[in-house]
Amino acid sequence: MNSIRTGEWQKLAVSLAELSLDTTLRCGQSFRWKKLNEDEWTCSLRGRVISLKQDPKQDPNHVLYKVTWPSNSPLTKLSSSGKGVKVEDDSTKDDTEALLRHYFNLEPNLTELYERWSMADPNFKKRAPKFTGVRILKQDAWEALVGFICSSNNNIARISQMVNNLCLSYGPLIGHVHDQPFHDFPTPESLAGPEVESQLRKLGFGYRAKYLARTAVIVSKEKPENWLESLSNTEPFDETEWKTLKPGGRPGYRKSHEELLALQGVGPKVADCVCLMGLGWGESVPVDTHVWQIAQRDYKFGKGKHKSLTKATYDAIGNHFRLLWGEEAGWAHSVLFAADLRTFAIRLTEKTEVQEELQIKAESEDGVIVQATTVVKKREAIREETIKEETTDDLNVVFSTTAKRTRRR
DNA sequence: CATTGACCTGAGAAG
DNA sequence: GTTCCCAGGTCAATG
Repeated sequence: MNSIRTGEWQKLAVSLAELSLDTTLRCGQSFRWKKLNEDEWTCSLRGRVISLKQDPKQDPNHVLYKVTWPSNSPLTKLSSSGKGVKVEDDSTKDDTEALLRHYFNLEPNLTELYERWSMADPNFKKRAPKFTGVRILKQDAWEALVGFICSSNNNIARISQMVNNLCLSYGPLIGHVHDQPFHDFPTPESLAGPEVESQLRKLGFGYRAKYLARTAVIVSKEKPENWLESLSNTEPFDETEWKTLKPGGRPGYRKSHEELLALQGVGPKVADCVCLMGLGWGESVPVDTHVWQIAQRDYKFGKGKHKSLTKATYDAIGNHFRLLWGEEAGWAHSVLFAADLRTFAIRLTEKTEVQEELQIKAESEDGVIVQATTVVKKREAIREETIKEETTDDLNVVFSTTAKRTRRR
């Protein structure tokens, strides 16, 4: 049955500092990559299945990739109409390397960007070292749109589950890798049918079923052909322009953001996610609960005019970060976002477990505080570990934030 | 404009 | 074993 063609492992020259697969693929940008065989990241991309490996100890300067084509694929090269990307070796008949360079957005020099952000922002400098190699992906805009519509009031694990169900039900099968079926991502047209909403509800999408169904109709039937893609940033990456950026971002970004808001289930945060990770607008800064917490904890938001996360506060936060970090503010933002994820909390605690336990034990002697606050205290301890050099003012912000959380319980 | 409550669901913590 | 809470927000109705 297995007549699919599978290639051998090939090398993609990119260092660990420029791309960390583990961090980039687990930080909630894309919801489809699966970790199989312990260390293989696998996902379908443009009609093929791609597997990736990265071994920091063995070879920190390459990512290994392997392609699995469906059996009926003509494997015609698109390179004749491509834009001058030449592959030197025998893989000229395969555009996968070019696809990977595009998907992982490898042109910007991430090491230089980290240095620049660290120079401009002490807080970034403090938190970034444990989260190097976080890149903003250039995903398919439609996939990003669907994924982030699913993200509202939801968690990454369930979003991944929902997107997976979506592909299984509506995306064409490409083939199996490690006994797992891989389907392409469904097109807007395939989600525009009249039964889609009820089907999606059965698949566990909840109230987002209607958002997706209606958005699919709008994109596939009411908007002109290629409307979504036309919102993409086409300017070449230019690292010298970072200081000339207006606080609100470029006109093209603002227009794209505004147009996306007209869709169902798309508010400012989802629109920014699509702008950043699907349309290539690097200055886009999605402000979610994590970023809002970060803005309060480390950048003095949360009081005065910006006490709550209103639309005005949302814009002010984005403007602040664009001013601070420049044209790729969204890239820097995602580094701090990753550092805030529970998924990666272990990185912040590895050398401090004993201290944490002592601290918790001391707290429990109060008697009244009980277990309900134990988790909070532990998380607080995690935070403190990485910010011990911070000013007292900032530490006070941490404590007050924590206190609020405790009261809510 | 800012505030408020409803909205699906399933994994994990709490009791 | 059950109950409860929460997670990358958005929308619609009110001050």
